Amino acid sequence: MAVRQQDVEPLLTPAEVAALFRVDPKTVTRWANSGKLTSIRTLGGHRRYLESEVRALLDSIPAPRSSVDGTKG
Amino acid sequence: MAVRQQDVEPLLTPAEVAALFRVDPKTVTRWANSGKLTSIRTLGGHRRYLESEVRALLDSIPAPRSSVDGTKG
DNA sequence: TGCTAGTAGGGTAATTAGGGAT
DNA sequence: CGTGTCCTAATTACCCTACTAG
Repeated sequence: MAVRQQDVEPLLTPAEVAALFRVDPKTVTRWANSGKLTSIRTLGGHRRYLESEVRALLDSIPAPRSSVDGTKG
Repeated sequence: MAVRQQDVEPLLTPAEVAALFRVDPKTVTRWANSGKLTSIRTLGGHRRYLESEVRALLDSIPAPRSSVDGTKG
């Protein structure tokens, strides 16, 4: 095997992204169609998403206040 | 004269192409059978793919601009 | 030659795309 | 407006076995 996997961009399937956001894969597709999410298409037309992109969006999660924090719901 | 390695077309194995597209090697084989991908066969019947061809297809990846970005097309 | 990993080939279930109505 | 769900067609993933690659 011609080892060469360094420049490979980690990709995620619609189902994986949907699981990360706790939404339906269809919703992820909508995000891609809206240009809100970068999507790569397979030769068959299926979409693949950049893990780095998704991770970055998930990083937008606000700081988890668990204790000392008068901010009650 | 020895064979000049630089004149050789870089080839990728089904597994490598599959990893680049985040699909199964069998799917890549389907693409080759469908004529969607240029495939070279080894003397044993195994397929090899042109790195340039695959790279070109992956080049379709747009830059994931999430926010502040003046380079708007 | 013997060995391990990858690949080819066929068949079937699961996932995905696209549109529509809520 | 955004999301989840239904339906149909297409694409993809996984199963197995035999052969190739190194």
